[in-house]
Amino acid sequence: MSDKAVSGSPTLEDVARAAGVSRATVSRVINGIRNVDPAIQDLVRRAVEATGYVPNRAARSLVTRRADSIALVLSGAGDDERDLAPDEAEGDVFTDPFFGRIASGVVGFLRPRGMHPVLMLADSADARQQVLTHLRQGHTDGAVVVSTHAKDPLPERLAAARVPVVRFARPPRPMPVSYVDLAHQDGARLAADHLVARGCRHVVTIAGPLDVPASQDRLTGFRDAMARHGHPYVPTAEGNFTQDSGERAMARLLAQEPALDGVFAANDLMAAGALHVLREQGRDVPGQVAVVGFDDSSAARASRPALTTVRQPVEDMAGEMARLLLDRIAAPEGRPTSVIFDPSLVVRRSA
Amino acid sequence: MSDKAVSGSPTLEDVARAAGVSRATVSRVINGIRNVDPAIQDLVRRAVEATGYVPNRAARSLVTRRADSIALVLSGAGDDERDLAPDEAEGDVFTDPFFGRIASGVVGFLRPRGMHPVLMLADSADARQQVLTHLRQGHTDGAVVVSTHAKDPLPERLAAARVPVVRFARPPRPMPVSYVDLAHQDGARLAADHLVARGCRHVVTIAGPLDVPASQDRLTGFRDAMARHGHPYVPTAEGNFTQDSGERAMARLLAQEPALDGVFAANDLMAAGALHVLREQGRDVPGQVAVVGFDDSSAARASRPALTTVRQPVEDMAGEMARLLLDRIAAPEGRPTSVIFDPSLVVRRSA
DNA sequence: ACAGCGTGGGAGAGCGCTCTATCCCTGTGT
DNA sequence: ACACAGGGATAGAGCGCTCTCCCACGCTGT
Repeated sequence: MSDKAVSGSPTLEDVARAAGVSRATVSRVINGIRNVDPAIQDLVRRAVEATGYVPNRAARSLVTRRADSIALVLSGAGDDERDLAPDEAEGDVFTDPFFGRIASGVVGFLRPRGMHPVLMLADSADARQQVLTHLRQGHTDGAVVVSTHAKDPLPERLAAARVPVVRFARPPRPMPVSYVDLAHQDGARLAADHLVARGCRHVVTIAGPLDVPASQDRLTGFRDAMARHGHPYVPTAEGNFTQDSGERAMARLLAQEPALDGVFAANDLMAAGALHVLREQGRDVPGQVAVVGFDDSSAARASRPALTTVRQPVEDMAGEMARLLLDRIAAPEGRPTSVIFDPSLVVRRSA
Repeated sequence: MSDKAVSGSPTLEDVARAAGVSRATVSRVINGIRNVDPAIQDLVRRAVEATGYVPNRAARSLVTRRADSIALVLSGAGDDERDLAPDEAEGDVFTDPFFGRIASGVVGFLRPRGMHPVLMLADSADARQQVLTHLRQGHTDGAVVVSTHAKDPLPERLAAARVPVVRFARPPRPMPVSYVDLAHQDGARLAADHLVARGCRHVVTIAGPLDVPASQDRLTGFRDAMARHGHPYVPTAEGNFTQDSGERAMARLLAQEPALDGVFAANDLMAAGALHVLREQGRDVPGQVAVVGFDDSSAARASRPALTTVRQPVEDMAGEMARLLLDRIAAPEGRPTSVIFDPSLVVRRSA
């Protein structure tokens, strides 16, 4: 304990001195590489213990040129760039149950590997520029990007800056970037099959915003499946994935098709809104009307009756994003990859 | 453009050469300090532009001994350390709407300052150790900690390791650490006053887990206020902040006090559960029973009828946490501070 | 005219780590 | 006995940046 301890924590040098070996040897032991005499390994480990040594990340990053951490970027048009009611502003992105599941999946994958994501929000031109700068500064080695809106320029810019990127969901325009996605059309088909099997004859659907590829896929998948079942026309109303928009869409559809007995909503939030309107109108669910949602989010369990829904394994998908990103960082010149997950039907009370 | 561009991005040296000045001068311009001739500032800025220079964070951190980023730590007993149903496991922390609001507040404060939080989950002994190590490695300059469970050892350990910390909520045991909190008792009083003013005579309450200080405060605050209104006894059932537990508690209270006409739940999720049970039992809300929640989370707007609730300004509180932390990092030897926020009543349909 | 001073700029020493080149030392083959 | 191989350890050169001196220059005051 006669060390100088001038200021701050012990360095590699201190450990080396304590163990009576060189810096390089300590470094090797710590990084667990190359042949080091087991006896000396022990010696070093004891010295690390004794000095309370903790490696300095900045110093390591400086020479390895790796940050050993990645960014989780939530991107999309910002409040100022969309036409939103003021009360939908700000917290929106984070309040969406979707975000929690993404975060959970990413963290779940990263944590066993001793990594933690840096959380970035890119909801304005300024913010996007900032994210770009940050990434280029090497604070993180790459980014997992979730774009909430269709024509978000960030992923392309990042790719152009040669920052390793993995997207959630297929890009609206083809571009050389890795992504994970769901077989949305298959999911919609599961919903259609279930409704038809239950005997529904007048089925309607609440679609998501049609500039989002996933919404498109769910809608066409549903229509195609219904057509195969002999129902070529499906009354449709468009929402924007919020509960309110689901309520409005449901009201419109009820006016248009009073005899409806089945509803497929492109996400659970809109389905929950539909549930409320149906109850207010005195329609029993599932007695008179069957309702199927999409996502299997927390809203599906929370609503009454609990929602039958198409499960999207968001956590797994997010974990896979992280995995793909790490692969890409390890081998930056590989081809972009995509992984498509299969949806499944979760049957609860509503249908 | 006749630079070597050997590998990687341009360095300060490159910019200096391009501008015909020294490294030190470029550094001064970039960090905007000291008196540099405006003409030369321009020269340098042009050179930065031309070379596409981006500062290297690792190098900077190495010498400044600052990471210029902070951690957002979600801590608490993990799935393996509590007695939870398996289906409550894993995503739990992130799925809680609370988390989104915290993240939103922290990011909202940090972003204008060019910072981004590192997201860490500490839900097991291992994970806590990892978080500790990470923080000590200097990857972040401090941590904002949200402990979801009462006797979480992490904040104390961090403080012991001399890592700057700001907590969400008053610590269960007194300890020298900064925190932000809500005047829970005042909030509960708002709820009591409102219910009594509406004419409720048989009021019950669904409490949160009683080992959490906030739950205690809300319960005692509510009881005290009711006592002042001449209702010394308030039937109480304990839940654990989940919707399911709220349903179970409501069922118990209905059995115990069939004539009840007012319910105060310690959070919105449990209030939403209560709403479901009340409807199933044929009680009209707000006609026969008034229900007040707590938090003003997204669940309060989403439920039907929409919940009257005690608003907790979580985003503001989270932003304040970040502010306190940054202050503390700038002046590590200051005294711990605490900031208590005032709740407010948001009246909607349920009461 | 000269000391004194303030201001703008440069030189150079590190920050703590990794990694290549190098050396030493022991064991083997002839 | 000696060359040689090869594993095990070290020395030392940076990685890109900040920051403390220190110098040069022009202005003021006497």
